[in-house]
Amino acid sequence: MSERAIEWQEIARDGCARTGLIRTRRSVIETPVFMPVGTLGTVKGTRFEALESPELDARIILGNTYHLWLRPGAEVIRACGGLHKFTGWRRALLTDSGGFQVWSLGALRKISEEGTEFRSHVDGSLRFLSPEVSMQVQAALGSDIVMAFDECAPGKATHEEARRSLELTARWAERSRRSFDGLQKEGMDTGRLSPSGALSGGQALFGIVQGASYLDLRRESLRRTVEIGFDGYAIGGLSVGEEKSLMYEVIADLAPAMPEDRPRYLMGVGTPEDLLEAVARGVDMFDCVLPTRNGRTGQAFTSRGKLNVKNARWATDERALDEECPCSVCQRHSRAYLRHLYVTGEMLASILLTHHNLAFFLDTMRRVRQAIRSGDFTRFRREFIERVGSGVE
RNA sequence: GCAGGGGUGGUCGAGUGGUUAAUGGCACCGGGCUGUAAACCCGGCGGGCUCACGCCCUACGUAGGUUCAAAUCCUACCCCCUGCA
Repeated sequence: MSERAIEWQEIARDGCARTGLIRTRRSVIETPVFMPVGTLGTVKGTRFEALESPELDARIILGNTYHLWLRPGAEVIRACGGLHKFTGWRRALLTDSGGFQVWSLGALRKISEEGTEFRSHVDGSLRFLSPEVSMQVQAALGSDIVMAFDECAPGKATHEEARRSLELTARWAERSRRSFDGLQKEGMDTGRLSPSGALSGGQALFGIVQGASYLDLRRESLRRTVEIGFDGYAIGGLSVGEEKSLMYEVIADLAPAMPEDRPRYLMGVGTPEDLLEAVARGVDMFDCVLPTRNGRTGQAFTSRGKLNVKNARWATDERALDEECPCSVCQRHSRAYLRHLYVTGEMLASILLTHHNLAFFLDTMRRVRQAIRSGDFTRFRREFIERVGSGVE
């Protein structure tokens, strides 16, 4: 195929950190980018209008194959014209393959060569997810970026376990690739657009590197994944229980070794500090539930670190969550009010905290891109980490 | 006035002679959350001392009493609720 589903273009570089553009069939994404997680076709606690507003300006969000496959089901979404049409989200969508659920559903699943047998967490029914099924579901969803179906090993996996897992992931990657290509050819992608410029209008497929915390296995996994050939490459299986220093070490070793002409995506990470550390090591894309989940559960991310909105000490505090944050929540509401909303169980608490957290994450990435462009990233990173570590108060 | 029921820790409410500082729920306080089984989960919650094992004090309306031992039994008193006058 001469036409590509997405295009990656580097704009500037500062050390290993790089800023650039990903052109997808639906939007142009400036990187490094943070992608809010919208598992079930909604970024919990927020509206698309807010995500699209200049204040947040999220260019791409996630959806999850496993969850949408259980409910409402791939055929419902296909019948509704794909996930974009179904939800009304018009910008880019990346769908996770269900691979992560292979790990996170622990006791509810059984892995075999063929795929993974899940006990549905919704109704207990037995479901079987494989590379082929995952690709079929993701074609029905019509996301712009499809993830290969992988197996994520636990952070403390032994070398032997990690090797077994990586090899299974590699075989699943080949099957994902083959199945994906077949579905593209058959026109099963509900999100297809007509070719435009250099873009094919089809879905992009990303491969996932595994190998736990073992650098030799990571390198091998990368080599085998690149051999198969993907539109982008992801680092999976981090932040799953391993030491943070180990995570940074793996990224430092792996990211610069990943193909330069493709986006590099660190899956499921992370805290604001994690994002900067990973950008510094050459990563372009991130997703994480932290801003939305922690927002819903009473924790704000600020330029001075985490702030627990529930704490009694804010009961009469008139200051904004983050006094330096330009977001609409910080411009209008006090810690005292937000605490009151949270403590009384008002849904607005979750909505406002989610908004602020997303604003903080997305704005941080904007500033990261700016810093890289101006060759100032090293200083930006040092000062950011210092301030975040200084503590709220 | 008579008859019956009842007064338990911030609150509601278990417990009716012996590991009971007293089950639970709520409230309150604190912590956690990293490709979302999560608007969720965990912990603390009479006071004092100790790094800690632990020790001491004060508590089941009030005051007495019985008993080795009482929130639990007895007596008196105070208060609340229901019914009858």
